[in-house]
Amino acid sequence: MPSIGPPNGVGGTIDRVKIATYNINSIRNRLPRLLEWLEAAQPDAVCLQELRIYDEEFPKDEIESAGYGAIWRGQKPRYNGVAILARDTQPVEIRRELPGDRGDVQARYLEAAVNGILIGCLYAPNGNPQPGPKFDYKLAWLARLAKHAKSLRDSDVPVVLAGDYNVVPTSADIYSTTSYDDDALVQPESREALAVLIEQGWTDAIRALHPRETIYTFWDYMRKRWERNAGLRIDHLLLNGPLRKRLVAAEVDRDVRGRPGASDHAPVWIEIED
DNA sequence: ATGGCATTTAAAAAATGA
Repeated sequence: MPSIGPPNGVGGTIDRVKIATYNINSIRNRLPRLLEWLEAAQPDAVCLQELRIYDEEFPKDEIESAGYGAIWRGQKPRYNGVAILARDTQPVEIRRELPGDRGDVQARYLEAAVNGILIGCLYAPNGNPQPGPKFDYKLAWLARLAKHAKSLRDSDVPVVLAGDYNVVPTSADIYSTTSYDDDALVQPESREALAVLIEQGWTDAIRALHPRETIYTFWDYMRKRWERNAGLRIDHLLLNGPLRKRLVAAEVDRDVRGRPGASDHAPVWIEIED
């Protein structure tokens, strides 16, 4: 089994692989920040969401110069958009859309193999306002994801489904507030849709290694929610059994959210060992 | 119930996001 990333030095060091997910909220505005973070964090694979570009606008050359191969899917107009980056290699694309709705033109799913790991990169619909057609679309999309996930779970290959699920799993995953009571992100139907997925046999990587810690991945730009640490945990990495066995770390790069001109999300990552 | 903020679209105010 080949390892990805740089050599590990001498003397029986175990290969570690780092996989991250990051809702970047416009790759055009955020490219310098992204490149800084790639350089500092050195992830082996990255799932990006909310590129907010046309297909032909992806900054392929800059990403390549940073040492990453990439596949991506943009959209016209510039909403949504997802990409998978892989250090020192080219992701092998498996699919560009979530099965189950041929009429769905939104760029919200990409799937690729990177050095023996199957990576699903997803950007679930926000679903606001609820109730309404956008919330219906969100629930239908998550149901399609669950159906597809079931087929992936049953493979012997290590699989990670990483991205912005736009679901706060429990009340422990949001600051103390009533502001989000009517929000699609915390509704019982949204939480149930995520729970269905987990119950299939997927592991929420952050919660597996930090069962009781307060951990957020998103802080709204408004009302000084970053400064107040009024956050939500909505970006998740779900692991199937073969990958769960190899999980050794799961963290949020919180500092990235505090930088000037940052996305409202922070990167989330896992490390796995052979 | 509204607005607070960032971004895109499009040329002022509206849509989208979470």
